Amino acid sequence: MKTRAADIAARLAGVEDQFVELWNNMAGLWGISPTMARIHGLLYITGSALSMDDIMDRLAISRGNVSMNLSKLVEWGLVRRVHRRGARKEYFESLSDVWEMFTLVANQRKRREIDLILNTLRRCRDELTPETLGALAAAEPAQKRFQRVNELFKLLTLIDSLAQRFFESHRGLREAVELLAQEEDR
Amino acid sequence: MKTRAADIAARLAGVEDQFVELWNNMAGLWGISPTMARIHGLLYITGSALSMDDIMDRLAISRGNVSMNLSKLVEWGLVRRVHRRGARKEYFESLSDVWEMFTLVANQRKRREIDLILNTLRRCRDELTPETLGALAAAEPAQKRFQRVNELFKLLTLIDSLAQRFFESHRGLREAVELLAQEEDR
DNA sequence: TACAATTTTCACATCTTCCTAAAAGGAATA
DNA sequence: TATTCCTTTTAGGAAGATGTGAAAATTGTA
Repeated sequence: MKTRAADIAARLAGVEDQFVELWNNMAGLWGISPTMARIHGLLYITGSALSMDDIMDRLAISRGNVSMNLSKLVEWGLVRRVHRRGARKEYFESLSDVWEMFTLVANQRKRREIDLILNTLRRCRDELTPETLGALAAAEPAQKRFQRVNELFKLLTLIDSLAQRFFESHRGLREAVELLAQEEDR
Repeated sequence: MKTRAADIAARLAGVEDQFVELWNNMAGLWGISPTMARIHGLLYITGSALSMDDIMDRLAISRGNVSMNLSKLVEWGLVRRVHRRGARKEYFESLSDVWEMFTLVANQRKRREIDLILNTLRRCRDELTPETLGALAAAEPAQKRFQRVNELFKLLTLIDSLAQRFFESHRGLREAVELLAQEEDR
């Protein structure tokens, strides 16, 4: 009986490792560093509040590294600090709602990346208008460039405004997905 | 008059540089290398077919590097080779439709990343079922892990099937965006 | 076929990013 | 306030990703 319990524990650990490895590979997709992803993966899959030491041991990562990445995770809102009464150590716990996690990550990327892009595009576009460029804005090369920048700008603006609406909260995401899924059925 | 024309050319070059720099920064978002992105940026914004030498000169990148990255761009379908009659050199030209570009990139990422993820998740899930784990699968730790993996699996499966539908062609993307935009108006 | 023009490949160099270990900093207890 | 426990910061180093240049391969031309 004892061996069976130990066996189970080992198997669970195995699954957890696979999962952490998976998160590790997804890091690029989420736009976060692999270690940050692994830590979050561990917290998500175990579903419990872990201390820095727990994480260090489990993932073989140095203290400093764990500390830095946990701060970022907290900053992003994917993980929150948990204080246990009677204990000095801090513990950390992942969000459990996958929709919410998804929304948070999407929003971070939007703010950090999309908004910058839109500003630059706007600037590029303005430098190609007749006001800035004078009569020669009508010449073919300037026209073509203006069009291309503008196309992109329109697409990203559209996507951005949708994101604003649907990533505001994780309910928004749910709605959007359901809407599209419905459409698919038709 | 001559100076004005030169001035215009310089300004256009300036805008192009900004744009290339922007693309460079977007590389992470697209999941491609910065140089690959810059090359594509240049091809997109100029809207003309350029030779390897043109690109080398303009972006100050070595021949080998340009060659490798152009191959990838062609492989991805973002750029196509153009043969000019009477010239031995190959020229390269970017897709011009932003929707199509977007769709291509999204599909690449999906195939290269999402599909792998789904497989791993499926495997993890199967290792947590009563069939594999025996009676102890009912115990709290196994249950919790199963649930978490399963939540994720469901979400990603849903997103994946939508992607399949809507990223099949760039028309699909248009439809989806229009659908969501409509909804927004209500 | 030989030659010239062009592209691709690849070993090596460079750069960036990430990680570690150790020291400094901060908070709870006595 | 001193001590202990824990976390954060940081300087430097390792690992991985990217870029280079020149040789090899390929393609077109005479």
